[in-house]
Amino acid sequence: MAAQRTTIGALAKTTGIKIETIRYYERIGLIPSPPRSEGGQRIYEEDDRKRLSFVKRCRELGFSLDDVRTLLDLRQNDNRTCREVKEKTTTHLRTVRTKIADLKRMERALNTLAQSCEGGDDTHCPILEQLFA
Amino acid sequence: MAAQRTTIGALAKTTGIKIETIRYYERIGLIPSPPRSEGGQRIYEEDDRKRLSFVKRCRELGFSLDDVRTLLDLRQNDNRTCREVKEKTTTHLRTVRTKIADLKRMERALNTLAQSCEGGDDTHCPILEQLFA
DNA sequence: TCTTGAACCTGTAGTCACTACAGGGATTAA
DNA sequence: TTAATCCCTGTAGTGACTACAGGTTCAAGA
Ligand SMILES: [Zn+2]
Ligand SMILES: [Zn+2]
Ligand SMILES: [Zn+2]
Ligand SMILES: [Zn+2]
Repeated sequence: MAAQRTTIGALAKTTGIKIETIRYYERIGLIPSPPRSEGGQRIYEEDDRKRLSFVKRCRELGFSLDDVRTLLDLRQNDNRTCREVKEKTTTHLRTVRTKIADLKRMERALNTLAQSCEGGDDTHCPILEQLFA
Repeated sequence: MAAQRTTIGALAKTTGIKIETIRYYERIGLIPSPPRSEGGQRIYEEDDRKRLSFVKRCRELGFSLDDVRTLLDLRQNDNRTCREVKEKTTTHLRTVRTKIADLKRMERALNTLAQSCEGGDDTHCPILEQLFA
């Protein structure tokens, strides 16, 4: 009996990335096309799992797929500098902070609106009134 | 000389919503199709401007267009209750707070990563190392 | 009145990061 | 052998716009 082949389903299970998403990543060139079985099914290696996990971690940090592509390139490139990686990280950090600030502004406004309203059976609502001002 | 007609361009200017977006809102039925000039150009009324401003305020608070549609319906409906409006608002507030929490988690992780890296000319980077772990 | 140029029109396609089919083929365990 | 489960490709849908291309209308100046 031959050693178990790593199919796309197995890879999906161990990385937590859905099958469709893995195929999507392949289609856009984020991960390489793996070799196929005689029947045409994808067969993966340990390296693929590592690469995909890297992508997942980046995505969990909110990096765009374009960012991830760059980070993968930097990882591959032995001539890269620490500076480039750090720059990418801090740039993204700024983006995240901007988003937080935007959402906090929304939160404050929504909170004020919600508190202005009793929420009863009344047909007059100060929330709508303020939004329609 | 006749009174100035409110064209889509004028409406865009006073509401701060782009022409393409106004047409898009019309296409998806968020705002009504206005009457046209003989040549086929859209002519708006003050009510349209108010409705569009309402939409804009809702969008600035992060409501989805589907939420906005519901809010517009509630605004129109004289039988609505305060409760329905408040519920929509607090539900959305929860969504916003969840997003903030997610982004804060990212922010913390990114900050830790960034601080682990000196950012020099080195070709070894702890950021990549941790992401690739 | 004519002409110019800005503003407007429709329809389509692109963006991002997936997700969800439909309609088939491959693999594996009983 | 057969059934169940996996896998394949290709296409289209999501949300909320945005960007054209290729044409028409309008208003103001000469
Ligand atoms: Zn570094
Ligand atoms: Zn980024
Ligand atoms: Zn209310
Ligand atoms: Zn909402």
